[in-house]
Formats: sequence, structure tokens, C-alpha cells
Amino acid sequence: MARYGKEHKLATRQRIIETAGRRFKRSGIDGSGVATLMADAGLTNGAFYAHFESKEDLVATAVSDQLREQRERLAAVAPGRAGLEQIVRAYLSPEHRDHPEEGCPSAALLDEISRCGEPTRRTYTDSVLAIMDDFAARLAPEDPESARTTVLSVYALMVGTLQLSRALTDQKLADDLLEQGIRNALALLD
Amino acid sequence: MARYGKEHKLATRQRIIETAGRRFKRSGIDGSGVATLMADAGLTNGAFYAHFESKEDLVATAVSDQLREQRERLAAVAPGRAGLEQIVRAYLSPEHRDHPEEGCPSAALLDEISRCGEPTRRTYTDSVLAIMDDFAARLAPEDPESARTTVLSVYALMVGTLQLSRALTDQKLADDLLEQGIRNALALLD
DNA sequence: GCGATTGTATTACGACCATACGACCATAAG
DNA sequence: CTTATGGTCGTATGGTCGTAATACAATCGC
Repeated sequence: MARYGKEHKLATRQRIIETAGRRFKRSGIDGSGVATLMADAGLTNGAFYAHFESKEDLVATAVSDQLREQRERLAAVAPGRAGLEQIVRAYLSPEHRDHPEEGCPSAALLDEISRCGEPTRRTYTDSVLAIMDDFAARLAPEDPESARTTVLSVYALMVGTLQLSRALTDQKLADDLLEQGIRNALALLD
Repeated sequence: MARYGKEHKLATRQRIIETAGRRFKRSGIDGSGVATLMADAGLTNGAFYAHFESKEDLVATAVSDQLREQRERLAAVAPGRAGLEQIVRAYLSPEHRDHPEEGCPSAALLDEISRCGEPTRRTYTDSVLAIMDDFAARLAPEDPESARTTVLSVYALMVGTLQLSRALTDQKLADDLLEQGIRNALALLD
């Protein structure tokens, strides 16, 4: 039945998901057309609907995949609160700010995501909460449940700070904002 | 020379700016076409370029106008830090979250703004800083200069919190996040 | 090793919408 | 009644999403 290797289509799908994730973060969701997304993966627009039901389907899948990948990377840093501080500093770094296409999808796309349909937002919610639970376990290993809201609110702080730093044209102010954001985040974690 | 009253075209322009501000916040910038924007103002697309050089020109103008209007409204609340607390609570309220088209343009559009061209971002920066300086004067009347970064970072916290609360599908979690955001903002202001 | 089978991707297409602009017209001020 | 003006409409060019018919290529049975 399977004339092609089973992994062939799956690999293509994964390639589309990954290049789309980067494209969305660079150009926005509404700013990325299907033809462009497929060209990024080395394909043409016609093949798109063999892999996804709709563009919105890809959006949910790509954002979820980006967050999953980010979560895996975060699992590698030092455990406990020391690791958390390291994560905060990397998140609110000028490098992260200046390369949105390789960074956090929330920072690049959050207000477009909030205008998406409910299924997409649910997928997003689940993916974010998985990361938040990891954070909560770092912060309060004995009671991660109650730490959930705390880490979520710190995440919101980091997302907003990075977005604002990206929008400001005053370089020094944008840098100061990042540093102040780090201080604020660390203070709220204690 | 002026066959029409001077105020006629100006009034039309202002009407376009105001309806466009609401439309952008509801549907996003890339999600709002020129024809729709003009129809909202009771006109057709052709008249657009008699009022604005380009869509991007309208974006900058509309966002700036929204922030100016917000700044004027904020000037009316009780002075000093008491007023600040009132502002924070209104900003992070479920009402604000559930009606983006009447709310803060930063919360609705920040990551789309950060993908705009430099002139648009500069206009945005100026408008935001005007509000921030008002905030700083409330917080530290004797030294508003050094309070600028503080209030800007709290603004970033509020923007991120509202955006995240809009995106989450878990209602209780979204509500808890708003409340935690209020506590965090107030703590950071002291 | 070879041809038939079968899944993948391409190209072409439809209907619609995007921004931008220019010709035309009704209207209102002088 | 003339004239400048704001607005409508039509057009040019290119993009959008989504679908369908077609070409290609890789694996299987023989």
C-alpha cells in the first residue's frame, strides 16, 4: 500500500510546520500566504491541502510545535530556580528581541492568536500550560499547582516586555526596558 | 479657494481615523482592508487616497490617535498614585479584556506594530512615551525622569497580561491571571 | 531487473480581495 | 453660473485561499 516510505510524507509535513513557524513569526499570520509558506518548504501551493485542512489548521499546529520545541530546549537548562533565572535572562535578551523568527511564538504572535478561532486558542492554551507547569515545578517542587498562576503572570510580563522592546524605536529605552523586565520578573518569582 | 468648509474634509478624515482605530483593534491591521475601513466610515475605497498617503500612513495616524484619546481619558482620573491604582485595575479588568475594539491599541496590536516600518514605530513610541510621562509624574512628581523606565515596564506587564488573558480558553485561569497581574503591577509600582 | 501501481507534488484555475490610482460627477461656495 | 472639491466608480496589478486535473517518481510483485 505504502509505495513511498512511511516517513516521507511525515517528514515533509514536519518541514512545512517548522518553516511555517519561522515565517509566521517573521511576517505575522495574516502576513503569510499559503504559497509563500509552501515555497519556504521547497514546495508549491497545491500540495498544501494534502497535509493540512486549512491555513488555520497549520497555524494551530505550527504554534503548538514551536512551543513544544521551546519546552524541550528549556528542559535542558539547569534545574530549579537557578535555571529559571537563566531562562528569564535569555528570554529578555537583546538577541531574542532582535531575532523574532527564532524566538518565542507568544511574543511574536500573541495578539494575532487571540483573534483566532476557539480550537486554535485551545491548542495554544494547552501548549503554554505545559511549559508553565515545568516552570512551576522549578519554582515550587512541593506545590506546583499553586505556583501556576505565578509563573503564568511572569510569562505574561516577559511576553509584553519583549513585544514593547521590539516596537520602540528608542534603542536605549528598549534596552533599559529589557533590563528592568529582568529585575521585575526575578522579584516576582520570590 | 476653499469651496467646502475647511472643517468638512477634516471631519471626514477624523471619522475615518476613529472607525479605523476600532476596526484595526477588532480585526488586526493585516486583517483590515482599505475597502472595509472606508465602508466603516460610510465611504468607498477610492476616496481613501485623498486623505492618506498609504494604508501604513493611516495605521500610524490611527494608533497615535487612539493613544492620544486614551491619554486624555486618563488625565481625568484622580491624581497621584491613587489614580494609578485605579488605572491598573481598569486596564486589567474583564471588561477591557472582552472588548478589544474599545480598548488599548497596544494590547490589541503590539506585535503587528512591531512589524511595521520605522516611521510608524516612531510615531507609536512618541505616543506611548507621552502616556508614560503622565504616569511617571503621578508616581514620582519630584523625579519623573527616573520613574519612566519603571512605569514603562509596568505598562509592558499590563499589555502582556491582557493579551495572554485574551488568548487563553480557560476562563478561570484567564480571570486569575488578570487578578495576579493587578497584584504584580501594584507591587512593582512601590 | 521491470513494469504496474499508488501516493506525492505540480501546474492551472476559480472566485475573491488586496493596495493603489485615475477619470468622472454631483455638489456647494463664491 | 462658474469652479474647485470630495466622493464614487472603474481599473490595473497582484495577492489570497482552496480545488481539480495532471505529471512524476518510488516502491512493490513478478
